Amino acid sequence: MLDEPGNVAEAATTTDDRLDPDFMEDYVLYMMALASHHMSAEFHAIVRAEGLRVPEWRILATLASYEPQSVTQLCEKTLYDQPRLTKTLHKMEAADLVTRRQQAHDRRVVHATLTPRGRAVVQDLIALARDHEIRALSALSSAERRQLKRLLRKLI
Amino acid sequence: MLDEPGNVAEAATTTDDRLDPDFMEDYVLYMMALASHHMSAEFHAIVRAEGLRVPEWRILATLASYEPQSVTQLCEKTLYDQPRLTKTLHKMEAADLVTRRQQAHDRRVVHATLTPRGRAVVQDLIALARDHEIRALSALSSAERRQLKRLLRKLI
DNA sequence: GACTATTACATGAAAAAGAATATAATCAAG
DNA sequence: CTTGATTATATTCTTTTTCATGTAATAGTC
Repeated sequence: MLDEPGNVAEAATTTDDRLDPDFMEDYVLYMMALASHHMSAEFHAIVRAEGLRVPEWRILATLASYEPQSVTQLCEKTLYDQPRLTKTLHKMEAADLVTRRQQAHDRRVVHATLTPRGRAVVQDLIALARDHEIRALSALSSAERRQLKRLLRKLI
Repeated sequence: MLDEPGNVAEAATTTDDRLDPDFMEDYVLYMMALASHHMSAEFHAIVRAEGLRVPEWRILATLASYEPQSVTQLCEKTLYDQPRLTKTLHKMEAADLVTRRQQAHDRRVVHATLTPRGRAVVQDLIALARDHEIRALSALSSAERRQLKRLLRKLI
């Protein structure tokens, strides 16, 4: 595709004909995504340095707070869809991070719990997450941090 | 994997041994991701109803504000990595949404611009995005909306 | 209690994303 | 200019994700 002679710009004929120059600057969904991404990206590097993928970390962290959880419940908390959860949990079981147990009272349901190894891993990461959170929010005063949490809760 | 008789929970022996019950409730990165997801999910449904994928919408919206952009610049704005941008732009060119032009002053660089069709599509979607944003933020007062934007800008 | 509907999870094929690397153009130094 | 380093984009190969569908268990209805 690089050899398209007809498609080479000949000169800087660019007049500023941007369609909607202000849209992105002020679009809250984009600002949220940006802020969320910037804060998360740093921590995700830490997660991968620990040998986990991000979805695995999210599942572990969710279990640390809400264990035990069915696949469906984990979908709701982690925001991942069901096939993805099922497959990731299978891999995590193989990696000795979680245990899956079919429930006797309703045998369609499978609960996931942390293994000892899963617990150890997530406990480490939660400590790192708390450290990182403090750094990530250091641009804000403590009043602003409270404000931010309050606003986010209202939006959820 | 369903037929694992040794792995069926016999009774509700669950004592509450959650590892860190409060972590998720108060972890700002998770709250941001949740809020961002909840707000975006509704709009992403609109995007797909228009026949676009979310990354395509983000690229179009970015071009609407910052056109023309090189691949590298689009990576920075959209938060996607370079191979992904390259591939998505190729598909979008095939779909007559953008034009790619190698730059004469530096032939390594490829600029993307909106086609007339791309402009029409993104213009529609920006209108829908603005409508949706108003609804998505309706839980907040206008003072709170300003606060939120201010805080997000500080975090970016 | 058989019959249909619904729920919960699993799976398979196709598409997309990610990591590593390749190519091509420019730059910088001598 | 020629060589080596750097930059911008493309491509390849592998892994993940997605979409649609399958299967098994339970719930509801007549």
